[in-house]
Amino acid sequence: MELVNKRMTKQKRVILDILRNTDTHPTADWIYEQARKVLPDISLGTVYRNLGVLTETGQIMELNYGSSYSRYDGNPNNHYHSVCLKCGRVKDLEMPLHKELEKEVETLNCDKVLYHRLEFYVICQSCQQKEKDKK
Amino acid sequence: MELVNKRMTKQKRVILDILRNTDTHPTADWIYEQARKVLPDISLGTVYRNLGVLTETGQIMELNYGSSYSRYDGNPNNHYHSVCLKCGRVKDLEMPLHKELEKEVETLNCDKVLYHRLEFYVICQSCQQKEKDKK
DNA sequence: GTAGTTGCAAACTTTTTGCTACCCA
DNA sequence: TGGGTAGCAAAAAGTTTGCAACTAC
Repeated sequence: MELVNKRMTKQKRVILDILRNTDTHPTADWIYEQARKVLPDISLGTVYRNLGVLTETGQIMELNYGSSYSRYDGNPNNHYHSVCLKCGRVKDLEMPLHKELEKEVETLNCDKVLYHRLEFYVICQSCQQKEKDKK
Repeated sequence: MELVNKRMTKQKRVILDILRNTDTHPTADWIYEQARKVLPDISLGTVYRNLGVLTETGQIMELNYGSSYSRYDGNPNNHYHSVCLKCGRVKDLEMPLHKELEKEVETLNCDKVLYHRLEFYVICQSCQQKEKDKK
C-alpha cells in the first residue's frame, strides 16, 4: 500500500501470466490450481498475497459480482462485464466507456469520481437455448 | 425460490422495518445488532435466512461492493450508488436509470439483459476536506 | 393441523495472518 | 546483505445449515 518496494518473484510472475492468458475471470482457488502445475509448492496464501499486491499496484482487477468469492481480471483497464444469472459466466464487453456518467455524478453530488463500474446481469445465449430445449 | 409459501414472521417484519428506515446500506451484522434491540433472542442465522428470502422475493437488494461482506438496501428499485474509497460510505444517487445501456449490450451481444448495476467510486466531500486539512 | 420458520450451535468457505526460512535487488 | 516474500498452518470473518421446538396461516 505504502511506498514499499515490491519485488518480482517467480510466484508473482506465474500468477500474472495465468491471469493474462485467460478470459475466464478466475477465482483465487482456480489460479492456485493452475499455478501449482508450474510451481507445485506454491501456497494458497501466496496466491492471495500476490493477488492483493497486483490489485494494489493496478496490474490486475478484482471483481466481485454477487458471489461470496472474488474473481480476478488480468486486464487492468476499466471495461464492462456481463454476468449470466444462470451459469455465472463473466464476459468482457467490447463497448466504449461512458465517461460522461462520471460527469453526471460530479455535477449532482460534488464528490470527486475516480472511476465507475458497470455490469449487466443477463441470460446468456447458451442458457437461453437450454431453457428452450427443456420445453 | 420455488413456489413455496412465505410467511410474515415478526422477525422478518423487524428486519424489513430496519432496512426501510435507514439509508446506510447496512451489513447483516449491523442489522442483527439493531434487531436484537427489539427481539433480544433473534439469531444471526435468522437474519441471514430472512435477508435471503427478502432478496429472492425482490423486497430488498443485496449489494457487494469490493468488500468481503454484503450490504443490504431496503429500496428494491434499481438505482445507482457511489462508494467512497476513503471512508467506505455507500450513498444512493438520485439520477435516472440509463436503460439505453442495456439496449447497447443486447445489440452487441445477443444475451438477454435483465438489469444492470452501476456504481461510482469517489472521494466524498468530507474526505476531500479532511485531506485538505492535513496539508 | 401442518408446513414454514426459529434459535442454537456446529460446520463451511473464503480470505488473512504469524512465523521462520528464503531469495530478489 | 537486508528486507520484502514464500510456505505452512492456524485463525479469522462471513455465511450456511441440521435439527428439534415453535408458530403463522
